[in-house]
Formats: sequence, structure tokens, C-alpha cells
Amino acid sequence: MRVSRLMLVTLRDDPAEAEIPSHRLLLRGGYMRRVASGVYAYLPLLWRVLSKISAIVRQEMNATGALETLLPALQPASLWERSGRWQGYTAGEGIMFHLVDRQERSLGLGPTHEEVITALAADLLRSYRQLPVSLYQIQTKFRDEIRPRFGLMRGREFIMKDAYSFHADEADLRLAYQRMDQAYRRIFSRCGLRTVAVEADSGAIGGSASQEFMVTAETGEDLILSSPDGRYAANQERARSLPEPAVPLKSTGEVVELQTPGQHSIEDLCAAHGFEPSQTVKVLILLARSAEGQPRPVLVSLRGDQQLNPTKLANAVTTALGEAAGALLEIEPITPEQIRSEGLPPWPLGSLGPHLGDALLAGARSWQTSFLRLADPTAAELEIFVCGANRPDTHLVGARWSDLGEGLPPMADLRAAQPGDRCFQDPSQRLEASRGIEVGHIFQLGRKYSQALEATFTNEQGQDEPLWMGCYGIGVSRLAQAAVEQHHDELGICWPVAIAPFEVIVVVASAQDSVQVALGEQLHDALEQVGLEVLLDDRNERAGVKFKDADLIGIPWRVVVGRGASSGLVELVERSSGSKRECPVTEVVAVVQQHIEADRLGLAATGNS
RNA sequence: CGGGGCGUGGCGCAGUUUGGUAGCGCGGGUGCUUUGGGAGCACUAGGUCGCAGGUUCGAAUCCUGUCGCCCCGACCA
Repeated sequence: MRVSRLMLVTLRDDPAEAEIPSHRLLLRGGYMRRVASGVYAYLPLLWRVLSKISAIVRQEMNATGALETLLPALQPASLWERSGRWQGYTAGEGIMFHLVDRQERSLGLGPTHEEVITALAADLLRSYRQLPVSLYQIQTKFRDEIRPRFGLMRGREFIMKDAYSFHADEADLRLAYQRMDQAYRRIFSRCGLRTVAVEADSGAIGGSASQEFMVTAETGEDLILSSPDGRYAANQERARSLPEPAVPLKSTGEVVELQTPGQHSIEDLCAAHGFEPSQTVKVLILLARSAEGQPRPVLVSLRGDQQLNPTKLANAVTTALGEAAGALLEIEPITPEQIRSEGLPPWPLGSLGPHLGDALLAGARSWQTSFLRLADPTAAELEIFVCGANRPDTHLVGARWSDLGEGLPPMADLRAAQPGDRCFQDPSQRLEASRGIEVGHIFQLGRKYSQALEATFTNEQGQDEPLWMGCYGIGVSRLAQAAVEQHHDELGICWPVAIAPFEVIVVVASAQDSVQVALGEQLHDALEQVGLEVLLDDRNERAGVKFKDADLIGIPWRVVVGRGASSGLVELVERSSGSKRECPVTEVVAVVQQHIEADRLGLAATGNS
């Protein structure tokens, strides 16, 4: 391919819209253009990258026995109503683009395909003899993100590989999950990406076990907590750790009331009276809105030195509310304005204790009139503690759960693990924080969707039962940008060979020099002849411009046909290391071929997986 | 959704406070020179200043509305 025919438009200045290196470089390098917020055109160079990633994904998926398919992006609301996700995905901060057609039917653009695939499975899979089956597709997905950003990292339209597996029993699902885990590791390694697999929350998709694959990068949006030995790694949403032991509270055995004017935070309270935060119980009041029924006030008790993990809370609340409530749409702190507009008297905010009574909710206009109470074990395990007295500017010192009116609430793990915490499985190690870009996520869904959509099969005993399901995603377009984030320098992109748009670029230093031009053409053809993907920079530009562009677009190997051309010498440059050497024309094809064929294996080539 | 900011040639920006003939750099075209790390000179094309109203003799600039985009936040009651 000739650069002069490539519609290559590179930018000298950084586009104003880009914040992180990968986003800037993809725009500057002429790989993509923004069409709307979170919506990008993939230009020819980027499409080659995406196609290469897709090809690797296909090979590895096919190798697991999965079947490629293509499902509709446009999906009827009725299907999503059957799984119970239509509300959650369209109301509140729902992320599904949805529309009404000319017949007044509601439709959505697929952010994921559990509903469609499960309905098909219900239709097609009837017997255990057909199982297991895995299907996958590589397709454009749509998500109306609250805040699209970082180019392809969080777009509203993006390319995703999603796979779904169907099994006769849970053990077989676990096997497929393990195979996918292995296939994912091979895919990322072959793409030349350093990744870490982390325990994850399964979020809106639902299901039990789930694991994310993170490309390690400083600018990643996800926080990973891991043990130094690498045996434990989890997304912050999911991470567990051992809390520091609480400092015991000295007590006279009696509950003492303490005047605490103006001391509304744990920090103020402790500073004023010499308490340790771990001696206190703090109370958070939130409102949970669900798809069905009235909003439910939630009262959370946490040890004062601990932080709430909102994901864990949302999961605990969902479980506690049960299926009748439908999807949890939102859970937010209750404000004084909300209390007022419910027609309730003011609450002693800042002096709340865990024994706050349901009487406060009597007469609420729209809320349910009892608290959903939850306590983190760190709070529940305190024998004696300091907490609010439920009267303004008053706290209790020496309180016990048994003395408080409401007793001990149900326990749930609600605390956020922090960097520096002792590791759950090995207290001698402490969690370290790092950042990552989520490029893959695998789930054991179980029977959630098959039950909702009545996707059953007949087992060996002749009885019908719901299919066991797994689902497995890879953000293909995000992966492309994550690769840039992990592989670039101040000059531009340094693509791993396996996903580079071209493997080698032949730069003719002077397009005026007929010897150089002829040799450049000859080398281009010879390199293609041995099966390499070759770009020939034949533009009538100064050499410097062509070198800058070659560095920017990040072709892994560069052959410079220049001064030495007449004496049979060219220069060979490796993009990632910058190393250069003179090479006789007669040898250069073989040398380049040897390097590239080795590098096509990705990280396996360097043993660095 | 809350807060902040920005919309001026293809890209990056100045000009807006204090209203008075729309500018700079890069990029594009032509010519000459140059030719191994984003060249030099000359000429040239290209913008009803996001859009719609309004104020004014006169609006990129002031006012109102609207659309688009970017950044921060949306657990610590």
C-alpha cells in the first residue's frame, strides 16, 4: 500500500478534545475522527487494526468451539420486559438508546444481547443432547453513557465481541468459564497487551462469578487492588480486605450522653473529644428507588473509620428488597429537602444513631415507612461504641447494640477496601493500588435469564429445566485504544506487531532520487512477496516529514531507502526501541521477515505473558 | 443531573473586558529554491465568528433564547 493513496491526514497539533495520550495519538495519527459525542468514525488505518484484533478474537473463540453469529442491534422492548431489564436500562440513568417506531412499538439499540440470545436458545435448544453450545458475535453496541470520554475508551457506539454459552449443569458452565478465561489470556497476550485478571462485580448483567481483564495503564478508569505477590487482584468495587482492628473504647459500663454542638462529622467529633474513628458507628441514610413499588429509605451502619462501597451496598439492597421490587434504579443519600417534601419533621442529621426509629417515617408521602437496615461487620462487631443519639448535637458514648432500641441490623459486607489494607487471604501482605482499562469481562450468569425468558431444555431424566448460561465480552475498539495507551512514546504510537495496521513501512527519503524510488518500490514488492503487510511512503515530502509520520502512526519496522541506496545499503529501524542499523539490501527482506514473524505471536514472542 | 468552560477558515488559537472594514500559526493550491527528523521565499484560495431573535447608525464583541462540545463531580448526612 502506498501512503500517497492512503488518505492519511495527520495533525501536527494536539486536538483540543483529547485528554489522554492514546486519544490524542489516534486523532493526530489519522486513525479516527469524532462524529458526535462518544461516536467515532474508524478510518482505514484503524479499521485494519480493528480487523486484526477481530481476527485474533475469532481464531481463539473458534478454537474453544464457539460458533460465530450476528444478532440484531435493534431489539424489541418486549424482550427486555420479559427479562425485567427494560426499566433498569431505559429509566433513571439507564444506558439503552430507545425509540418508538411508526407502529408505536418500543425498541432499543442493544447494549448487550442476553435477551436476544436467550430467546433464541429457548427456541432452538430443546435437549441436553444439543449442549453445551457457545455462540459469539463481533458487533457494534450502543450505550448512552452518562459521560462519554477518552475517545474509544468510553464511547456511546463501540465494537464488542460478546459470547454466550449454554449448559446442562453448573459444572459444565464452570468448565466453559475456565476455557474462556484461558482463551482471553491468549487473546490479550497475542495482541501484545499486558493484562491482569481481577475479581469483579457482575453489575447490571447479573450472575455469580465474574472476572475482568484489565490492561494496566496509568490513565485507566478502574482502580485495581492487588496483593504484592499477584495471587489476589480485584476491582475496587469488589475488593475485600481485612480492616484494622478497632481501638477498644474505655467504658464505665454506662451509656453517657455527650453534647456535641456543631460536630456533624466523625472527624469533628473525634477531634473534639479524643475518640478514634474506629470507636464510632456512623449512620448513612439513603433512598433506594426500584422499578416497582415505593422508594425505600435505607439506614446503613458503618464503623467510623470505614468507607462505604456503593456497589456492595447496591448489591446488598437489591438482595434485601427481593424480586418483587424489580431492578434497583438508584440509591442516593437523603437530603433535608427530600425529608421536608415528604412532609416529615426535620431529622437530627449529623447526630444520627443506628437506633433511629421507623416512627420518623410515619406519614411520609411517597416513601415506605420503615427503614431497610444494614450494618457492615466492622460496625456490628463493636461491643461498645460512640454513635449519634438521634437528638440534635448529642452523641452517646459507651453504646451497645443490645441497649439500642433497634438491636443489631442484618450484616452485609459494605466497606470499601483501601490500598494499604491487609489482604484477606494473607494478612502479612497489604493491598496495592494500580489502574487499569477493562477490556474483557467474563460471567457465570447461571439461570437468571433462562428462567426469566423460559429457556428450558429436557434433561436426561426427561424433565424440563432452565439452561445454565455464561457470557463473555471483549471491547474490541476499546482494546485497540488501550493498546495505544500501553504502547506509545513521545513521538507516537508503537503498535505491537500482531495488531499494527501495517507491519513494515518503506520510507523513500527522497522521492526525487530515481535510484531510491526504484529501490523503494522493489523492496516494497519483495517484502509483500514474503507475506508481510507493507506500506510504502512514496510521498513527495521531505524525509523529516515522512519520519515523523512513520513514528506517529507507529508502524513497528521501518526500512529507510536513502543515501546508501546507490551502494546497496538501507537503514532498518525498530519503532519500539528506536534502534537503527545499516543493512545490505540483499539481506533486509529476510531480516525484517524474521523479526516480524516472531513478533506476530504477541507477548508469547518475548515470554512476557 | 449539578458545577465549570468553550464554540471565530481543515487543525490549534488571538480578538469579546471598553461595539467601529476578522487576524496569527499550522494545514491546502501555484511557482522557485531546498531535500535524512514536521524547510525557505513569493503569490493564492478559504470564515455571513454554532444557530435564532433583540439592542444599536453599526454586533465576533452587549442582551435573551437555543443547539453542540469539553472538563470536574455525582458514597461520608
